[in-house]
Amino acid sequence: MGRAPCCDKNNVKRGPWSPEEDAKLKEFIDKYGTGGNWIALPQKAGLKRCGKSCRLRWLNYLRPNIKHGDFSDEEDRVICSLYASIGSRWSIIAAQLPGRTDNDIKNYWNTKLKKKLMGFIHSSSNQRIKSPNLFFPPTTLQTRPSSLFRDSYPEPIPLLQPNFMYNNNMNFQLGTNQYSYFQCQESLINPMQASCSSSDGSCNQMSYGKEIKQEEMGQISFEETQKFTLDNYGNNGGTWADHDQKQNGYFGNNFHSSQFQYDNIEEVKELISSSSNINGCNNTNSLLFFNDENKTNIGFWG
DNA sequence: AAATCCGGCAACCGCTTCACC
DNA sequence: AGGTGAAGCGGTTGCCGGATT
Repeated sequence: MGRAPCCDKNNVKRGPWSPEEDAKLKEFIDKYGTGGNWIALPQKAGLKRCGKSCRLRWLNYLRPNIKHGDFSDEEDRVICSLYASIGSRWSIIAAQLPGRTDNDIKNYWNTKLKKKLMGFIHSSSNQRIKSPNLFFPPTTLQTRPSSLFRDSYPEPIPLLQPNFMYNNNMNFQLGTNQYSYFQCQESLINPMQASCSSSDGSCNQMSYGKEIKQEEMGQISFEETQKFTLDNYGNNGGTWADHDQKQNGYFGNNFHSSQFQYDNIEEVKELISSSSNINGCNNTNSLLFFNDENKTNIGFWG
């Protein structure tokens, strides 16, 4: 025998709320509060609604200071960042965005934000695959100052920073924030497989799965590679040293660089490990995102 | 102009967590 | 400590309106 239903479903109204119902509920709560008992509230308020339904309507729509309408860039950033850290804990994310409800954020994520980000990724991936020139983008290619989250897909393509790579990572800019993303291959599921592949032991590159020699990297396609690397090597075919100088400040730089944003490789391994645990990095072609400025990973899709 | 498609969003469902007895 | 019921939460559904054919 299951739990008794919270209300008599045959005698409660369902579906969209009418303005009259909204007014009744609002007026009642304004006067008396919820009384800490949503189940009893509809009867007291003269509503033929389930208590749960009243609660949801109040929390998501009628409650004071609810924000409706477009999300700001800052809100986008918070959502992405928190989603990457804690996953779909919408109520926690909502707690960081005054006036936004968990339902609102969830809907926004599922219908807009995720698609925009995914569109961005796929566009940039396809472009790299289809256009070899993009492996050597002109240095004059400018980052557009517009926001990914305002621009419509596939508009963000030109946002791509010119500093990419042969080996599955890319820096890009959204608004004023700098991000990187990394392709996550099946071979890297187990973070214990992480290894340092540098010949001099400086560990300027972290690999997972099959080792790939530095000189081979130019031939590695986006799809083919069995390697996961956190290095930006490959920019304009420069040397590692050149690259370090050009790329300092980004996650994925030379691990022994003093400006590298993580103190040591263990931190990075741990980050990836935790990201994998949280997000279940068990698909090929998953993508891991990082906000380069505040050193947080902002997303994980796969 | 009508039919169909599609995206956005409000609301529901059912499981989990919490608080109280 | 265990049971019970309410609240909280996240996933899913289904309606509605705008866009497209």
